Amino acid sequence: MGKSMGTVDKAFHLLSCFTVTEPEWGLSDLARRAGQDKATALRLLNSLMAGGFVEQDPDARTFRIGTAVLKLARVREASFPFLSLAKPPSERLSASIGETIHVCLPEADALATVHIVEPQRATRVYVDPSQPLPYHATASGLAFLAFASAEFVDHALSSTDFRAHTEHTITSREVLIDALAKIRGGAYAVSSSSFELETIGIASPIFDASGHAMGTVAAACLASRITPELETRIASAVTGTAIEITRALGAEPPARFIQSHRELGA
Amino acid sequence: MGKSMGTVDKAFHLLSCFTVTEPEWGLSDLARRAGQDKATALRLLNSLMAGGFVEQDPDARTFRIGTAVLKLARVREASFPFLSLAKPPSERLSASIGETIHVCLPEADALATVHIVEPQRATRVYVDPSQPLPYHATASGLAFLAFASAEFVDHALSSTDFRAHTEHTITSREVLIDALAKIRGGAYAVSSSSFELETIGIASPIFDASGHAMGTVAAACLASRITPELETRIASAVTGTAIEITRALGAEPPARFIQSHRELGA
DNA sequence: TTGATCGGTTCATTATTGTAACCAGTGGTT
DNA sequence: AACCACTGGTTACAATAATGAACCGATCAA
Repeated sequence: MGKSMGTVDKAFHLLSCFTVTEPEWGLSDLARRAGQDKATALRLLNSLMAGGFVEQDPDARTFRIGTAVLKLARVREASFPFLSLAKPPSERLSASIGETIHVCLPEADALATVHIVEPQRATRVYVDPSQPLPYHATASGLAFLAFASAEFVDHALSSTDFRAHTEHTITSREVLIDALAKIRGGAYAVSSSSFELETIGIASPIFDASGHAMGTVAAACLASRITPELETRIASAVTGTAIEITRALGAEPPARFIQSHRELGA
Repeated sequence: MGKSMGTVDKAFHLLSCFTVTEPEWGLSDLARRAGQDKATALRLLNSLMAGGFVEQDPDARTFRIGTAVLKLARVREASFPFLSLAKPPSERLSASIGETIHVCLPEADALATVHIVEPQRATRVYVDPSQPLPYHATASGLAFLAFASAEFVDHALSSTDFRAHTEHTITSREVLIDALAKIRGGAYAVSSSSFELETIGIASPIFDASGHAMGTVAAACLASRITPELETRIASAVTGTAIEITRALGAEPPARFIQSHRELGA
């Protein structure tokens, strides 16, 4: 990590090493991965264990995320319930534009879909709730990265594989960074058949109180239906819903974001 | 806090101040509550905010739990899914003894019911999933405290109100501490109409990898049905299920606990 | 005006931390 | 057996980062 960081930050850096794909670490492995000394890592882990944020397997001596996070997550959900706040606006959005809406939260190297609303309509896109959405290949991923913290983007970019899910997928870091800059100038991301053929995603970030993306709301549309005018109409509705959810969470989107949303409606 | 603690521990102490009943704190209030200097608390909060563990309301300048805990909780649930691991044993338990089973996790000053299984039986106890179970008045609460960490017990005892929910509720700290010691000598707690009249709770702790209680599993029985022999049979089944869930979570109950369970079966 | 809050900053003092070397144990090779 | 390359964990001391009383500017009440 080069620069000096506070010890608390280091502890969180350790925590961030535990992911869905690598939930358990031995001491040496973890210290190497986090770029920390074994002694340092162990001291931090002992504090984390005392707080219940990590546990140690009694036999294998491996470390894993502890139960304290469950408690805190319940406190957070009890006071600022993300899902129950995000659902009503998503349903209104789906009813208003007649397309499938999905809400996502970030995992280590992909987005996880946590809510889906399907419209009352014969033809509609099916979103698989169990499939992780890669950052480089989906509208949600692009919208999230465009408004995520610089550190998060660095980490996501360095751990993404740029796999081509279709012939339209962005497969190079440079192209992706350009795309993110463009998205940042507006308020939403579009992906035309870059993940599934015949589908167009239109996504916008939900912000936390620090002004960074903490999730996304997106419409998954049949490509055959989309015209430039319709895209703008949907984008306006999606960004409006993103603003609505962000405010319901007690946060406020950046002023530039609001401005871009207004220009869509005009 | 008197003695010196590591800075990471202080950061977690701050986090633990955020509860369901008090989810938002101003800087000065929080520093006072945590027994820390304002400057210290602010620096810790800044680190916590950088990690996403707390957020600050842009207007009110109050702090609250951030979204990072949701991410970690999802990692934990993806690798060691508590509910999906606890459900099957609970269902078997309910079927085997024919009583309502409920599984609880700790909140700040009460237990939260996170799963309920009702038996196929005309007469059974109804457990309200939204009602917090006070530590001093329920079998689950007693079982949890008896096997919780000393710090947790201290905190819980100092913040409990010892309210008498019925005429059988334990209402003094001394009696409670005695009861906990007795429970610790065995493997389960019984509460006879100490929370709801006509119901008897029989509860046992689920352990985390550090050997402390991280949750409970309990049977809520109609008092009129219970005999000493039946109580022992149910207690044996409940403690067995607690051991089963603990092991499914990748942890191991203390040897004394296992021994006490065996003696029940004999 | 005074005084008592609040959120946030400063800086000399002090305690924690990083570093590297060292244990003791384990499993595989020769 | 002897050796090697690991592992998890510990220790000493120099280097560094945390600490907290005092301080600032705002705000609010009397």
